[in-house]
Amino acid sequence: MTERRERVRTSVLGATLDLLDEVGVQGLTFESVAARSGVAKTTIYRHWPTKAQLTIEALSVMHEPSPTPNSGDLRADLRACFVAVSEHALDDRKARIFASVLDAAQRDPEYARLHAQRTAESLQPLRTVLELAQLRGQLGSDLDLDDVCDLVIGPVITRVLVTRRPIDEAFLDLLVETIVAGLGAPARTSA
Amino acid sequence: MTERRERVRTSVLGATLDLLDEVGVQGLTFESVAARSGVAKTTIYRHWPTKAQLTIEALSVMHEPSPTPNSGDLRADLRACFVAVSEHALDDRKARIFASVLDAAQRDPEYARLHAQRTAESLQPLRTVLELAQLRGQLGSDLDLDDVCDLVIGPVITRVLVTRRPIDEAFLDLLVETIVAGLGAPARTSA
DNA sequence: GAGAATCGCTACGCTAGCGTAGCGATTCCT
DNA sequence: AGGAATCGCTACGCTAGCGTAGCGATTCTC
Repeated sequence: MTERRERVRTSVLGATLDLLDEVGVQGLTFESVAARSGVAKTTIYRHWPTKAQLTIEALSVMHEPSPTPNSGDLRADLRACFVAVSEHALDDRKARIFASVLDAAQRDPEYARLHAQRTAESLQPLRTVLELAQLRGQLGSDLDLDDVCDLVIGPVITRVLVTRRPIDEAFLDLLVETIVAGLGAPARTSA
Repeated sequence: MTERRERVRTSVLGATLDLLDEVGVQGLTFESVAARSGVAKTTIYRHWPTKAQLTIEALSVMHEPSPTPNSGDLRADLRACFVAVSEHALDDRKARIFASVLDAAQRDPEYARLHAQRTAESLQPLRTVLELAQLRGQLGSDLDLDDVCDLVIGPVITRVLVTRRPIDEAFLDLLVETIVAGLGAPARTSA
């Protein structure tokens, strides 16, 4: 069952994630991954010829899709999405890694693609929740869901990444109620 | 008038900003700054003994405070803040640099302080706009303005940094109207 | 204009990390 | 069991970047 291969893969990708957390994408080196994982540097090169390949595979291992809430209650579903993003997609460790990938994505197209893909995947549940709400008529059918998506997830991402303050109940309440009240009532006048 | 000193300072900090844009905080080296600026490496060391000092001073040069809009019209003032953030505080170049500082801030306390300070300064106009709106009664007096601040600027920051899609009129409309409608009407029920 | 400060330049020695070659040892597959 | 694949290890040569010393040349200051 090629246990050896699996052991190598697990050790190396695990060490890579640790180091991505500690030193970021730019600070990651083959030497440090070898030292941390206990796997010989040459072996690592054999499996992952470039740092980008190693990083990308490690990140794909880290990624675990979260379920899509569908209670029918928009408030509850939104709240579930926010909690999922802040607790699973962007916990402390992942937030640090995310920041580093975000930095790399600004300059390297390869990381930009990776980042775009992972972001889209993480936001898929929210996206679906919004689509269903739109079908139910709880959201204006004229709304651009991409825009809405940025609008509702922006505060959470910013909170985790930029402000680095805890996402507590008060903030979630404020966010959910503002979104629902602001988007639900089609009181758009001065547009 | 110590013209020489000024020339050194300008060249070095300018080159530093260029390189921060191109290669980020971690990729910045004294050697590259020396080569780009035309100033001898030894001279750079004499002025800025550590990379952090050099980076911080360069960033402080880049920072220019934006005016605080105060037309009395909350919609217009918010809109002005968003445009200011997206066009001045976070144009393409500054967004790349910001991403890099954000990454560095996740691990190095020195950069974390710098980042917190710069962020607070950039958001000061918005903060003031919100405070005035609260005094005028256009915003609930029970609202935590820090939370509100994250709520309203989050979408803009995310759009610039994460989604990297243009902030067009449609998005600004959506954002402003949602905020005003959601925060203005105190229809908070299920909290 | 003279002394003091600053700058440019070369030349160091040192380390981290790169990416590869070679080869014995281990493990896999059947 | 035995050939094939994989892994660990050492040892390379090479480059980029570090941070400093020394000293002539330029520039500032008074």
